[in-house]
Amino acid sequence: MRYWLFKSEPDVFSFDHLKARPKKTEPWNGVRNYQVRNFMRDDMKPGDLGFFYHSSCPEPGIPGVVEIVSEAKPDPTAFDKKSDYYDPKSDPDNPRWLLVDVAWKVDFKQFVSLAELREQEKLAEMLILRRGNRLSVTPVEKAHFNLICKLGGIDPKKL
DNA sequence: GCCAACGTTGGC
DNA sequence: GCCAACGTTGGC
Repeated sequence: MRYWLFKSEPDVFSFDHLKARPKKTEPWNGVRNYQVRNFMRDDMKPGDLGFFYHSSCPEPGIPGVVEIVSEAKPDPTAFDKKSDYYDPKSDPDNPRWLLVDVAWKVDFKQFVSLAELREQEKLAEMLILRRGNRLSVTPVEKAHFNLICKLGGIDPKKL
C-alpha cells in the first residue's frame, strides 16, 4: 500500500466536485508529465490512498482523502482534438499518457491548510512543501500520511 | 501581478 | 547530447 497526493485547482475540479460525481469517482486525466505518468504506471495500485490537495486558490490545503480505484490505463483526452490535453504525438497503438480512477474516500473533519502543514517540523521533507516542486501527483510517506490524517481529525487506522 | 523554480523544446 | 529560451506552476 502506497500513499499519494493529488493536486487540483478547486476552481477547475474540487474535492466537492469529486464527491458529487457518479460513484464519487473521476478519471484523473490530463497528466502530461513523465514522472507522474510513471508513478501511475509503475507504483500505483487499486486500494492505495491519497490526499486531495487544493492549489492555486485563496486557501491551499487538504480537504480529505481519496482512494485509487483502477489500474493505470490510457488517457483518452490525449486523442481528443477538442481537449485541452490533446497530444498529437501520442500514438493510439502505444498510448503515451495514462490515468487512474480516483474516488472520494472521506472528508477531513477539519481542513488542513498549507500553512498548517508548514508548521509541522515532521513534514519538512514532504515533497509538496519543498520549494520548486511542481509535480501534480507526488508520493507521500506513510508516517506523513498518518500525521496529516490526524491533523484532519480522522483516524488513519479506520480507512 | 510577481517571480522563483523547473520541465520541455528545439537548434546546433 | 548540450543548453538557452520559453512556458507553466503555484505561493504570496
